[in-house]
Amino acid sequence: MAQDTRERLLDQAEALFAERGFYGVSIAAIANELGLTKQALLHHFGSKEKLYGEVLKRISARFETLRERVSDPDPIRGLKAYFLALLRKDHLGSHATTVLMRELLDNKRRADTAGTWYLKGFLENLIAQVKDVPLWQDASDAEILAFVYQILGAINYFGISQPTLTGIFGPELYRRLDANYPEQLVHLIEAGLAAGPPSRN
Amino acid sequence: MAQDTRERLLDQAEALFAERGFYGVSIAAIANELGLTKQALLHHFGSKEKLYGEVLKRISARFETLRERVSDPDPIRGLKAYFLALLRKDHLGSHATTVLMRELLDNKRRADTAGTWYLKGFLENLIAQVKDVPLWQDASDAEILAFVYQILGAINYFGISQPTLTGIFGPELYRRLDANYPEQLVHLIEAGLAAGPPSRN
DNA sequence: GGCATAACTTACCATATGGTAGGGTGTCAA
DNA sequence: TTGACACCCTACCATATGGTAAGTTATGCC
Repeated sequence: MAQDTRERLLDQAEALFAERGFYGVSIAAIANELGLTKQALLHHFGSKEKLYGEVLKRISARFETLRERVSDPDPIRGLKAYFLALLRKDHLGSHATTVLMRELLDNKRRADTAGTWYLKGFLENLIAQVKDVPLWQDASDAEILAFVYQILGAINYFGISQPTLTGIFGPELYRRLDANYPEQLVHLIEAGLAAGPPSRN
Repeated sequence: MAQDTRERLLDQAEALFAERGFYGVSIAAIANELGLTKQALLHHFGSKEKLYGEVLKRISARFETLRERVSDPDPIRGLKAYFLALLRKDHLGSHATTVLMRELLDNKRRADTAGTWYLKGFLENLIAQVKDVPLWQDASDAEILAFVYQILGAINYFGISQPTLTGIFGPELYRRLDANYPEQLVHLIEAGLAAGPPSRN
């Protein structure tokens, strides 16, 4: 039961941090959502910052399990599966993308204090996987990272834009867009991989 | 001079909203940066929300001037120039990307109140421009929007990741990455455009 | 000169916030 | 039975926040 409350607090914190950001949520709001007082939360996590840190740690752990689950001898198929899993947010939880995006925006200030880079292993793994693609074997790390980052951007930027896109173009177009996005993402990955690094031209 | 303070307040607000987000900045902090009290700011803008709204409005105005400045009879050249200008943040100011990214994350809640979609004209213009590319003439709006959004994601996600990327890979690799990114972005745009919409396969 | 108005200021306030201190209750091992 | 500890609560506090009220000073127009 104890472990249970802790986990439920983390779930709630993750959802609210995603929705409102670190400064937009009070620890009281998180605890109240479970019928607890903020002191219960402080008992479990010590401080708001530490709670936030644990939320990030839990997310990065999910990236690890994702990496283990999605593996393929064929690098191109592996990459596509990997990226698609990110897009669909399986294994990551529906709020992970948003929390990480906010962290990207905020960690400039927190950088000194936090020091931990939750995406490091994840990115290094992606780079290694691209290196296994024949056409990309001679590409520099910077080139590979740029390509990986382009795809990640295409995934995550879309992931946070649902409210805006429905607001602008209406729910119907968004529905079609959302339905087609995975296919079109694969399309772009294939085109990008097939084109090879710019240094080959 | 009056207009001057107003403008300087907007500049400062834009920078701080970008750095810390709406809830991370107090109006007092913004005003103090110019040696003023928060009441001076409230005098000019009425409320924090209104100030934020004016910051967004100013940014979206810069998108308009960008659209006018970067125009090309050849749609592909025009698109590349457009996207590159976004990447380099010319005409937009160095904090526009970040503010808009935060707005994407936050406007889910603010959507009801705000109601204005600052990126609408901008996105519609991009769609129209892609439609001028022969290979894409028969593509659906959803397909075109998806492609445009992929590129925008590749641009903006990278734009907010400098602290994280330098933290993970060191300043040297980031320097190379940053130097190569424009070229590689064009590379991806060309590959994506040349591949055509997925419906053609 | 008189006077409205812009451009600020100091005072003040209700509320929210993260965190401390200390108490109560249940569980479990010695 | 007793002591330790996990778990959670009420009470409290210093600080920060957005905003109101009312005053001051400068400017520019009649």
